[in-house]
Amino acid sequence: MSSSRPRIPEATVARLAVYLRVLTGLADGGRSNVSSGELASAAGVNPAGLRKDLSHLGPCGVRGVGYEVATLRDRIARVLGVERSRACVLVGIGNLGTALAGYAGFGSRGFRFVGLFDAAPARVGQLIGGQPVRPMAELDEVVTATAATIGVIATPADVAQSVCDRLTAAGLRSILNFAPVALSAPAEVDVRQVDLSVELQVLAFLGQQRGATVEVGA
Amino acid sequence: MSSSRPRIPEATVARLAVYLRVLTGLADGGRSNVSSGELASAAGVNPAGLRKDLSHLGPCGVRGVGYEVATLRDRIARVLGVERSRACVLVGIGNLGTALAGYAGFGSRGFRFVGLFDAAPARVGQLIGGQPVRPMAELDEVVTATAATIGVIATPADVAQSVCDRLTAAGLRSILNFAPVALSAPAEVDVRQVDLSVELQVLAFLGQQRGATVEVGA
DNA sequence: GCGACTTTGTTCCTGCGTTCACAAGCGGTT
DNA sequence: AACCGCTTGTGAACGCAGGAACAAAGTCGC
Repeated sequence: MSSSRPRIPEATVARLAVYLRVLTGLADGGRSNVSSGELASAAGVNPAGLRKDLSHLGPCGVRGVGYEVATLRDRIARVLGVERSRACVLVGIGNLGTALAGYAGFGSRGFRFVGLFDAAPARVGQLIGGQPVRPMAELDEVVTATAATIGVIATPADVAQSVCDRLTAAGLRSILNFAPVALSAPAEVDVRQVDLSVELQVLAFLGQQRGATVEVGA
Repeated sequence: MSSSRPRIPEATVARLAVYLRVLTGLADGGRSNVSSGELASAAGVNPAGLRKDLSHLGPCGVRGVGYEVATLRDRIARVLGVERSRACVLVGIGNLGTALAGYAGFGSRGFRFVGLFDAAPARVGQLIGGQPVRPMAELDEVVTATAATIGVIATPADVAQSVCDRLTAAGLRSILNFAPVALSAPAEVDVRQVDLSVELQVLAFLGQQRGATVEVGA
């Protein structure tokens, strides 16, 4: 049953996804072998940390030689579950939603959008990447028909919570939220938050702090 | 000179941005007072952690009462540097770039895009949010004219590094990269990486791990 | 066949982030 | 004016992630 996989830290999982991307690029370029140092610099991490990350999936390199690109790629892909294609639904086909629906990076990583939804009647019926935008009323139907497990929210903030409620009611267990609000959901539902403006604000703060020591004010 | 601000942890800065957003919403809703518990649940964090975050900017609450919404909002805004409007340039006006350029959340947080750039001649001249897309040749000119300090990369991965080089050469010190590649830049340049597909992959892994214990394979 | 070099896998350690728990302080009430 | 309840702010402990150094192992050269 549960084999030699106690648990992989979340931070490691995020980096494994990066390694997988780099390895895929190397394999397409014809490379058959990599060292941890080279792979680490391509991924932007520390070589020792990379080896520690890889150690979570058991020994998969050859000492004195390095890692076989194709083997390691398949190994990581299997652990991350990229092999099985995952059905996702996307709610909110605005600028960001359209960008997400058309982002090629998802398709090549085992994710396929099986339903694009929007509440605005004007958007319903539009074709995005060859797929029609559906009305929210069809949500449950599509989720059950396609066995989708992941929902992506790209709506305005004020409707995100109600969309989240509908997604959980439809049976989805994983939700990725791009709306700038904290969502409340049942404990068995994983909610991950991505706030684009927060990243920009952290960057601005670091720049301001390094650029000049400003006084905190009276 | 350096007043009572030794340094604020990066994780705290990211959360301060979230608190600022929540507080702005509360102020618009007419609220004048909040407790740490309420603010924490609205932001999706632990109350004690919130208070510790706030302690980095000195005492700013009243014991037994809570925090004054407007005062705390202004305090955080000043620390994060939201008061001064920051000029940003955006390179790569594809689906994602268009979404970023039109995202209202940036403007209300002190960020304004002063230049939209794309290498494709077909895109140059298009109006995005009332602003024309410019050719890459005008990059240095716009950066120096507007004193922009932040660059956002939303290009395909294969040109991201060269765009990064041009941005640093133009004098930008902070770069936010949405392209799925690790960028190399001089040490004095802050580079932050946002990979949308990584978030989705972590979510899928967590769901797979919890949903069923899958064997690691032979 | 043996030695030395290269590279992985692991272990230790340091530092940070998070959480819990308590003391201090302020407002309201009697 | 004094007491009581509520909330903040801070101190300490726990757990985790990151980095560096070391040992194991396999290959190449002689």
